Amino acid sequence: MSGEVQGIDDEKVPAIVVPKDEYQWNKYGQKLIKRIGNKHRSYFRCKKKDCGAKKKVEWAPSNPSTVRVLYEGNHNHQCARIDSDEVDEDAMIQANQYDLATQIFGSRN
DNA sequence: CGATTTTGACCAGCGC
DNA sequence: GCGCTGGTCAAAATCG
Repeated sequence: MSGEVQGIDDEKVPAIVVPKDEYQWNKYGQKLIKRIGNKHRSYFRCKKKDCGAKKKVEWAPSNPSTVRVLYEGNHNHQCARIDSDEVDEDAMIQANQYDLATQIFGSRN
């Protein structure tokens, strides 16, 4: 997990703020998407082998300060619910918002 | 040591 | 036909 602080300085949001959810993901790629304002999209995959669930994190095209999380596929294992100490209430709430945005934005622009 | 993360390159599909 | 983008994989490096 790289002890690298993902740019948590003031509020410049240099890197994408990945919210914590009930599942664990491993980043397998990062690409710069020009469609969202020359920002970079983060690709996450479920850590489980039997799990084909995938997650993509990108900035909202209209909300450069908001992160949109797209969930693809479904999990074959139970939710690896992280300890409450690991999950931030804010992150969880945000994750929920992202999920909602995903459905709304699901129709693309 | 094991685990995880990061970057680059390659490929494919599509548009004009 | 060419260019461009998006998506995934591999390897390497680093952390606890």
